[in-house]
Parts: sequence; C-alpha cells; structure tokens
Amino acid sequence: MTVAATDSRPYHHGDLHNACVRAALELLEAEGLEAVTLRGVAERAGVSRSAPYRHFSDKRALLAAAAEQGFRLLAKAIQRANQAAGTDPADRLRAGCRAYARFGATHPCLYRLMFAGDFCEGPLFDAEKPPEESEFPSLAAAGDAAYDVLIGELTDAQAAGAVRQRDPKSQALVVWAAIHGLMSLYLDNRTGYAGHETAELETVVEGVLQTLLEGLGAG
Amino acid sequence: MTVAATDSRPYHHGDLHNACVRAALELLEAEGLEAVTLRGVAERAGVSRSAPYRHFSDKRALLAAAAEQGFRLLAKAIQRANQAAGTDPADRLRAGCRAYARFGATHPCLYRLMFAGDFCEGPLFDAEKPPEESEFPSLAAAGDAAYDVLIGELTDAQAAGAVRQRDPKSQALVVWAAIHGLMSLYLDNRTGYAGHETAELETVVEGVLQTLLEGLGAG
DNA sequence: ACTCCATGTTGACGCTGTCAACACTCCCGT
DNA sequence: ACGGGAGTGTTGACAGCGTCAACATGGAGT
Repeated sequence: MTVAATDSRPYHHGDLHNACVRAALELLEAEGLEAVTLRGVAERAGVSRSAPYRHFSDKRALLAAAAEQGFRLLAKAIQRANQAAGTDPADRLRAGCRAYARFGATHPCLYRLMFAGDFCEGPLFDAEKPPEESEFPSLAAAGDAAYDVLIGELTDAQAAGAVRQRDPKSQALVVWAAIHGLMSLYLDNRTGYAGHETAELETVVEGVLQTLLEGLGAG
Repeated sequence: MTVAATDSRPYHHGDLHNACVRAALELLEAEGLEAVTLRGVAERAGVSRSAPYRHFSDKRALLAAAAEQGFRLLAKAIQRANQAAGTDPADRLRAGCRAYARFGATHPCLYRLMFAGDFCEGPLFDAEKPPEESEFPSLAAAGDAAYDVLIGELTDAQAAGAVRQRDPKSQALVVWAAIHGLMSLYLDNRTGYAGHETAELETVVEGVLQTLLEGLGAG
C-alpha cells in the first residue's frame, strides 16, 4: 500500500540506527530499564516494531550500543573536568572523580546499564573471555577508553610525584573500583547516609578520595 | 479431581516459600538471572505456575527473598573468615575481604542480584526513600547486617590502633565500596587483567586492601 | 527503464508475568 | 462428628514482550 498523503514521513528513515540508540537512552532516563522495550524504541523512533532488527541483531545489541554511548559521554565528562581543574594532579584526579560521580547521579539508569546491564538481558560482557574477544567489541573499547583517561591522569600524577611509582594500571583500578563501588552502593541507597542528596554524595566522594590518595601517596 | 494414586506428592507442599527461594537460587547459579522465571521456579518446586503467588506478591518479591538469603550467606562467610583469621585487626580485615571476594566469584549471579537486581525487574531498593521505608525491609536489613560485620571489624581495628580514629561507618563505606567496586568490575571482566582467574582476583584484592589500609592507617 | 538489495511492515508464534475462578485440605468451633 | 472457612494449589485466560518469516517499498547502479 502506498504511504498516505497525510503521512509526511518517508518510507526510509535515513538514520534509524542512531534514532534507536537515542530513543533507548531517552526511555532509559525517563522511565528506567524495564521501560526500554524494542517495541517502545521503535515507536519512539517512528517506525514499526521490527524495523530495528535491520540495525541491531538483538535487544542486547541495542542496549550495548546505548551503554557504549554512555561510556563515551562519561569519558568526555571526566576529560572536561580534568582539563578545567588545572595542572595539579591531585586536583585533577579529584575533579575527574567528582565528574564521574555526578555523571552516575545524573544518569542512574544509564550508569547501571553500563555496568550491570550485562546481567539483565544476558551478559553484554562475557565473563569467560578476554575483552578483545568480547561479543560487543566496540562497547569494551569505549569502556577501556574511559579507563584510559584515568590511567593517564595517574601516570601524570606519578610524574609529578603525587603518587607512588607503581603500575598506573593497577593504581587506576583501585581508584575506579572505589568510586564505582561507591556509586553502585549510592544508587542502591545502601551508603547508610540518610539524605541521599547529591551534595552529600560529593562529600563522600571527597572522603573516599582522601583515603585513596593517602594510600597511594608518595609518603 | 482427586490426586492420582501414582502421584505421591501431597496436594499441599508444606514449605513452598522456602522451596521457591531455593529453586530460584539454584536456577540463578545454574543458568543465570534470565533463566529465573516464575514458571521455572514453580516447576522446579513441583507446583503449578501460579502457586508461588500465594507466597510472593510478585516476581520481584521472590528475587528480593533470594537476594536476602544471599546477604545472609555473605555475612556468614565474612564472619567465619574473620574468626578464623585470629586477633590481628589487619589480618581479620584482609581475611574478611578475601572471603567477600571469594563469595562474589563463586556466586556471580547471586552477587549481582544482590546489588544490581534492583535494576533489572524494577528496583528492589528504592533510591528515593531511606532504607527503613524500603519496599523490602527484610532485604535492607540483611544488607545492613552484612555491613555491620564490617563496621564491627573497623571499630575493633580502631581500638587496636590499626586504623585512624574516625567514624567507623564511613571507614567501612570506603572499604566496602572499594571491594564491591572491584568485584563488580571483575564480574564484568573489566579489571584489565587478562587471566580472570580466582588466584589473580585474590592478588588484586590484596593490592586494593594494601592501599586502603595505608590510607586508613594511623600513620 | 529495469533490477537488486537495503530497509521498513505485517502477521504470527511462543514465552512470560499476572489475575480470576475453581478445587482441595486442614483446622476450628459447634 | 461435622460443617465451614481460610489457606493453599490448579487451570484458563490475557496482554505484552522478543523474535522470525513473508511481503512491500524505494533508491542506487546498470
């Protein structure tokens, strides 16, 4: 059947791939993961229910693409904060971690998808294989890129004598684990702090970072 | 219709509540969260598909009960390790964290359900409300009980002069966040270490703990 | 102008969570 | 002894979901 005259939309969307990712992110932020349905994404993108299958093999592939976009946004947010913080390594590290926490607090569902999404609809990351053989290599790459920002900061901090000279990768792992763990507990409302306000979160982040920097310090 | 003579099972199960939790845990460990279906749980418990609704208002309520059981197991594992480690506070702390990591590595899906399960089928924890008003109060209580074990250890460590005298709750938060974050990254295969072996995990845990103890230390 | 193929649509299927209506059994008051 | 709830388990049904096969469409290249 021919497209109705009143329907201005062309038969071909033009950029359905990106439209689906955008729709998924919008639904995720607005109503949570359970609201991210392939049919809903398709409707929001203005196409029929199974059109997304021409661009994503799977629902998981769509979620992986959304998570990947999340990692790109996160890396950008951290980099911006680092840059704005000046040249002092500790200041830069603190600013980056604050930005990380703010990202998680601002986009809780996206943040969880990036780290726990693998768990919900079948693994996005494969726990058995090394990352380079991952089922979603570009997702793993985007995650690694965000990681690399942190590693770079720690390398600089070492050069400036702000932290001990050790493998910056393992130092970065400690920092990332601590901040990510904190965010995870925070998003589950399990930090034991009553208010659950963003301001309080930043205070806690500062405290955790203080402990970490003392532990990592050149002391 | 009367029960067939060949069917020895009584019409009333007797302890369907626990049977459902056990079945859910078994399915979770054997085939992952996506395999935990109410119908599957019912079948495994030997009852018909909607019998569990007499004991759980919801699928989420069943998952919450499973997660609660997970927190009880975790707390017990940590306590056992603490006790077996003797009296030195740092040793006890290290042993507890090793046990924590081992629990997560041994029961990856359960561990994730305990922390990320809220995310998958609608929140188990309510991010907006304080814990005492949680939708699943006994789950929150079981989580807090596990937390309390760690807080107790840090209180003892303070008394022994092994860590700085500060609010043990916030010290415990740092430790928990770091170890939990590490486990979370590990289970996503995002630690950047190739092997993903349990032995390597324990090494990394030791490293993180070393950094933490130096940061928390009385120095 | 014709054809090919990437892209979008429709119909259908099985699985899921959930509910309403019904069946069975045990226990308690008479 | 017995009759009736209340608690528990069963069956049938429904809507929503992910997914696939079959079909429709239209632009790009010959």
